[in-house]
Amino acid sequence: MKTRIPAADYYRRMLAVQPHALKRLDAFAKIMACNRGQEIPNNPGPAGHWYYVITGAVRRCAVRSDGRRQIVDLMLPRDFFFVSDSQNEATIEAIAEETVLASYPGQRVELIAERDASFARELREVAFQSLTRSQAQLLILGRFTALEKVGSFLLSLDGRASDANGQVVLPVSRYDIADYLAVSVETVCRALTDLRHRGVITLAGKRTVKILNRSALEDRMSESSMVAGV
Amino acid sequence: MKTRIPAADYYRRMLAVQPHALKRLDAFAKIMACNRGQEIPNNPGPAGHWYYVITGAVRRCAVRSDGRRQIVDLMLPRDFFFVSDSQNEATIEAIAEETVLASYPGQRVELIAERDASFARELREVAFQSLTRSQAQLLILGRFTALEKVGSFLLSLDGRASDANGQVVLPVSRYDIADYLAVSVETVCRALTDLRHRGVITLAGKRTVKILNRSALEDRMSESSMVAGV
DNA sequence: TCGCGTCGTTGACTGCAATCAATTTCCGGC
DNA sequence: GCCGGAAATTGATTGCAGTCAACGACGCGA
Repeated sequence: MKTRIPAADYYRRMLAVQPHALKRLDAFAKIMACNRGQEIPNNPGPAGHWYYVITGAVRRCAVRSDGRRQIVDLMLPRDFFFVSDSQNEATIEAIAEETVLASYPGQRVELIAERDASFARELREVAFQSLTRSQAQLLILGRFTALEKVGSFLLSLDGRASDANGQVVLPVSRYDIADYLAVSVETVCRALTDLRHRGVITLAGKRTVKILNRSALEDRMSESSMVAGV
Repeated sequence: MKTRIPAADYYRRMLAVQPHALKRLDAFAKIMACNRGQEIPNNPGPAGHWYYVITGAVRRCAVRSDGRRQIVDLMLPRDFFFVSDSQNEATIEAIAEETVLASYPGQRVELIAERDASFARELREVAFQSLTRSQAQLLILGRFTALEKVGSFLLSLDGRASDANGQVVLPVSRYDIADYLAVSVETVCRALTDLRHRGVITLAGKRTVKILNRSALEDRMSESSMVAGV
């Protein structure tokens, strides 16, 4: 819990929010540094809060009374997300050390949107992208086998968060992967081991995956046939 | 295929789009009558198309190469939805006879949003509601048992589409329910039979469900314990 | 340095739901 | 009415992934 996090100004320089018109937000950013497991409160004003992930990772998590969790959204650097109290009992938590967010009061955002139509349009696009991602995840949860789930997760990370060498650094624990894909931790492990034995990936440390045979991975996602031989 | 559908003007009178500012859309509504199974093309202009369901039901459906389907969104009367070509290979189809939609060209909608901030805000709210529903569905697909899935489906229909007597008229076939909940048709049947035997529901015809013991149903959704006795 | 706790991995067994198969019910057309 | 096909239901069996259990790896603090 003693990870030292650099000053807010350091991160403010990293803002450079992606879509053009949304850059107007930069001026109002309030930088938040969160430790692992820290909850982002949804205590906000009536208009909710917008957030932008600078570093780390954040989960939106639904918990059942028996303790079973489902991560319904996983936010990585350069993602926007919106939190309102109307959002049913989902909790929002930082899940990586050194998670840094920019936050924007919802009322302020509404005010800008009211005056700037292209800003409003980009907000709308953010919402639709979230919706599309969420619906893609519905297909994965509903109709993918455990192996396919893990494979598609690696591919999506490769698109969102791969380093220079084509290695994917898993931003989250096995437990979080399991809760995101709606399988057990053990199943995530077994799937990774399986892919490793087939020569599709290698593990460089627990948290770093190198994809050796991308097309094999992609094929498994579009087909659902699981040919034994690699 | 010969269901006779009344003239467009008949349905135009039923429009009365719910949110206040969105009523501006009524003037541009183009009424579409669809037969069962008919695909709503996503051929649209660059800005996509908005739709509003007047009667019937519509599904947004992702299909895998092996034929396994997942309904990622189910639209019922008084629902808005948006279709763009960027939306990955999802197909959109009417699934009830006499499905009637109002459609609005995306460019026209954008134009109104550009000039009318409260209209734009309501569009945004529609998008967030869709997102929230989709994320709730992620929890259901990921962490609910088959029985719980069917139970929560009945409850949500009861909220969205129940008639005067508290009876729920299923707007879709068992196959669609199965594809929506990511279970097999047989499992849907067994779950309904099970609930019937427990005295939680009765079936008045294949498509009409009466909920006898709502609290039993709700308890099963929040807990995940499945006590044998009713 | 040694514990201690969390994370990660592997194995053995179990259970829920998928699949395969057979029948019945419903509904529209002739 | 009768017939044909789709929808719905029930039963028997199989298989994938969950659960339970044990152990190894790693990091952190005393």
